[in-house]
Amino acid sequence: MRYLLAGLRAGIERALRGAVEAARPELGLKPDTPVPDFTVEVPREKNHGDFATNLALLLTKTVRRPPRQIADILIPHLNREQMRVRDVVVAGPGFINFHLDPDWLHGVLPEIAAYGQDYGRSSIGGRRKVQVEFVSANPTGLLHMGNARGAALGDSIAALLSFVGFDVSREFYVNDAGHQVENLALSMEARYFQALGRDWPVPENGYHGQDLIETAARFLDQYGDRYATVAPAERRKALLRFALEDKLTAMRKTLAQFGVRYDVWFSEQSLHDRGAVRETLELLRARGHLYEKDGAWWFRASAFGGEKDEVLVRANGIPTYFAADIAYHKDKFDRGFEWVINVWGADHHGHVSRMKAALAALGYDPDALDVVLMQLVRLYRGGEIVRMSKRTGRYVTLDELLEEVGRDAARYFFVMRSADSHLDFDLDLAKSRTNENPVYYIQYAHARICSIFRQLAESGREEPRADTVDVTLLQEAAERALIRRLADFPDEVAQAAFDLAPHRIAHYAHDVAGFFHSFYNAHRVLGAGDGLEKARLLLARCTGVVLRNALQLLGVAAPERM
RNA sequence: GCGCCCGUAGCUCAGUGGAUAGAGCGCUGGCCUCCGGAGCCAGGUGCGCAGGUUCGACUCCUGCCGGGCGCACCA
Repeated sequence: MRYLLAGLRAGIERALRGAVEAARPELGLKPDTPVPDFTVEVPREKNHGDFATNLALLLTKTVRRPPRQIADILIPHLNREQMRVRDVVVAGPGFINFHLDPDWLHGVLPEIAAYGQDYGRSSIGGRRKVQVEFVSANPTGLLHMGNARGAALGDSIAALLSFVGFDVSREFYVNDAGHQVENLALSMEARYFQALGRDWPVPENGYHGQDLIETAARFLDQYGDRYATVAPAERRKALLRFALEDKLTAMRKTLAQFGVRYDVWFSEQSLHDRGAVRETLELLRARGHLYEKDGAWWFRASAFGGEKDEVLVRANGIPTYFAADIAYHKDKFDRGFEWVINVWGADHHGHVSRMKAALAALGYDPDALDVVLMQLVRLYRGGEIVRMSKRTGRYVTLDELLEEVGRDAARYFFVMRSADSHLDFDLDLAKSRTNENPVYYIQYAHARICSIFRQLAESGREEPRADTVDVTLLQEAAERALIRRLADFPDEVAQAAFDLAPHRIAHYAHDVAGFFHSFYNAHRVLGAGDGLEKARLLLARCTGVVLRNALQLLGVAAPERM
């Protein structure tokens, strides 16, 4: 499918290529000289037309003439049939500006109405398999703000990629192996004995969160004191098994409330169990990328762009987390994913180059892995930073956040900034039901639109079918501005998807809501007069569709009333 | 010390190498006998500093300054 705006741009691109070919002799361009990689973009300044190209500017290098002269040569060679433009002018340093026939906007609303909830969807992704791995929090506590931001970002990125035609899988990597689960077992053991009235402190480097006390209490409910007297190894194993299940269940539930569902929960332990870690190590060794030093096995990451070499097998024979992670990423590609995306906290950025190095060493394309690094979240309440400490177990959990501000505000706030920008999350703002709150501003626009149609129905009238509407009646500046912005949606989606940047959609939705509010405030819909009323109803309907589709990508509801 | 990210309006932030850098909040003043005032309209100050590449730099490169985060046989 190709949307109106994209079609117009493509036509101009084609006409420009044709013009260069036709003008080669005049320009003195040899037949084998390639056409430069020009852009056809929407100028910021309205006076500069609907599209502008830098083609003439780029041709100066090979043609060696002033750009405006080149533009003057090209323009007569443009095939007007291909472009549907009314006017083409040279401007500024040598831009070629295209002014479309303003009637092109008439096609936008019928198009949106026809696609409905699929408006903005495309097949650019070509069903290629993409995996988005996000959150992957340690199952040793509750989800915190960093996890929450990762969840919102990862889920929206996945939604965007799916919307543009990728075959997307959402995955959660469960770190159920290694040191930390041993710590979890020991911490659980302490809480278990404490619940039984014994003085048994949680280890210094254990998990001190309140939630483990509750987990231990549930364990006690189920098994009583029978594990108090068995061998420590057996006790810890049972406690660990229970705790992992308990934590994962809680995370699953919290994430579901946050609107996030996974296709795959992938166990790290399973990689060890089925020998995948060992196999990966063998493969690296066979390829000559490992060496032994001080009794440990090292990966020559520095030979593949890593910052330094890394230990994969400790002197005690136990593989490191990194070794398992290499096996995990190898497994991802072996499962057929062509594009693998990880959402990580910025504190893991050092991990990126060595992970890519490992992939290269194994013969995979490191560029097929993209890591979205997200910066920290700072919570503000009453203008003050909310201090948190994971070590002491005092931190605001995602459950508490959902309780306090609700899902919509939380989802929106986490994606409204670009991932690599620190996020100041103002709890008071997120809770406020005022115009200060951007998510309400957008939702309000949607609710308003729904209200119009409720009133229409109450007056016993039907919503007009798109093909019975005379859209040419929409000539007001506010109407045209809104329609123009609605036409951008497919492009915005594609851009946001390929940039892995859901914040673009957040801004876009806010923008659309703004255009709608302006329109609504300046003009009546109901009672505007027969033909005009129908046209404005269609405009309102289409705005609602775009807002809903955009919010859907962000995991934010589009309420019919508020 | 080395590496990565960030320095844009009073605050929080947008801005695929393009023409006159935007939005929200805050502040001031206006706007419905009418579809939801959780709305609309108007008002102004800014790309950390210095070089370089380019026809053109907030954007790319180098060096400083300032902030965050990494640099374990932790994960």
